[in-house]
Amino acid sequence: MKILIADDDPQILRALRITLGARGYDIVTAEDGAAAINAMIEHHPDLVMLDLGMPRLDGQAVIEGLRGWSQVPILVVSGRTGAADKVQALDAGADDYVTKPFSIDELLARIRALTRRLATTDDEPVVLLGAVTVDLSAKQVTRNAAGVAETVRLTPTEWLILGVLLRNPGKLVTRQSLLTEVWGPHHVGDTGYLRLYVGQLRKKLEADAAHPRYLLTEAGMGYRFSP
Amino acid sequence: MKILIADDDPQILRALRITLGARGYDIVTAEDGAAAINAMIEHHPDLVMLDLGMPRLDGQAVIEGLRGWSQVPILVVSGRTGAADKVQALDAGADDYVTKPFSIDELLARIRALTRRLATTDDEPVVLLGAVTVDLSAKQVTRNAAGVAETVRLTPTEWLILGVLLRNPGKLVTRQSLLTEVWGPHHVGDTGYLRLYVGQLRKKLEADAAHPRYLLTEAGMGYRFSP
DNA sequence: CCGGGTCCTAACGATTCCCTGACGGCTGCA
DNA sequence: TGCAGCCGTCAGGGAATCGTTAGGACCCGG
Repeated sequence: MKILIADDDPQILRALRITLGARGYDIVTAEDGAAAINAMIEHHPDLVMLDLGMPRLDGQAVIEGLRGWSQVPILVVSGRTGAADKVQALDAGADDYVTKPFSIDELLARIRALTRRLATTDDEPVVLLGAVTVDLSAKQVTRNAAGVAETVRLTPTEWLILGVLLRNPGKLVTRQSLLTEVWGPHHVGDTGYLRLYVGQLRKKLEADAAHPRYLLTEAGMGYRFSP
Repeated sequence: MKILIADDDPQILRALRITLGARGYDIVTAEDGAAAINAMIEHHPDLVMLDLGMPRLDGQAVIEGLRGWSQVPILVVSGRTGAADKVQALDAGADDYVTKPFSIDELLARIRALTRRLATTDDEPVVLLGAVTVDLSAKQVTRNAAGVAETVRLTPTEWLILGVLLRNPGKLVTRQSLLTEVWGPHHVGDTGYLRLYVGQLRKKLEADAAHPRYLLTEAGMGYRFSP
């Protein structure tokens, strides 16, 4: 479980990194709003903790920016206690709002509450593609060739693409949504690398990469995982 | 949007019913834990607001009971401000925790935040055309021929035309409106390709393309989807 | 400094899609 | 009967998209 913490106070960042790290979370930090957006694109965390008063890009703007292309749970941690601030942040797309100073136990409980739905609704532990089994949560692929189990290695980008496709079985996934979910919102036209990675995935997963059975392409629209 | 409010204080119940009712929510109330469970079974609300200190069945027990069989969002509204209480409720399955006294604006914002995810599930209907099923949101067409499901592929332009027709069941769709919705507003008069694509759609969807049953043509006017 | 791995760019045939033009069938009317 | 619209179909060329290969930029652990 990866958490992105964005706060302009290095002390708070350090304390949270230690506290949450001890609970088994992977921690990524950012010291301003722009860095938070970049970290989001780079690390794809499962949850974002945001301070509101940050330089370069205000927390409020970060929420609005993220919500344009990501559904990641957002937990605002702010010193502003006014109802108007809370309403503004929540309506912009934040999922919860905690005021400083906060109880660390309560914060942890709210993190668990926010991530619980992902953990339970995203329970697609293992997907079968013919002789290949894909375990999304364990990030492991094994191919069963002639009775011999053999592990296949995927790169991080390949995992991201495969994850989006496998989480929408049977549904068409637009090139555009694939690009924004993997590379962030600032990719409009160029599709060169997407074709490349899909080709590599087919080489690793399909029995016959030239005639794919599971990772289908819909010309002019996008790709589809056919279970 | 239906909300179940469980609180043992009739005054609070009345105030919340009026306030939330004015915002357009349907309100169901319960004055103790057991009644809350019963109301949940009877009314299937979209959100539950729970007080912790209730007679007959404590709010904590209600959360645990509900979570055994329902994923409904639970918002705890309690006078207990201790971190231990919050942790206990959140870990039992509550999604948010607000302490009394609360700002009504903040409460409303948190309700919107909790119900937002449900609302964004796009539900474009699945349309049945005899042995062919069309899923507009998944962009998928399957033909059920002699018990064997077979997928039919449509091109982007075919999807656009079919979408316009299927979203207006029974209604006549003018050639002109079809042209503008698919090719933009700068197409007047020319209808050659429209006939072509409708013909291809019939070939892929109709049992007998020469005598269409669903994609009907109105001479001189346009086309009509007859469900 | 050097390999290994990942990410991305650039270019090429090959495939698919879109649109044009032409032809034949049907209906209504002079 | 001939003619004029309108509709459905077929074939083909141009354009966009797709799959693939090759190679450079970058990071990182020997």
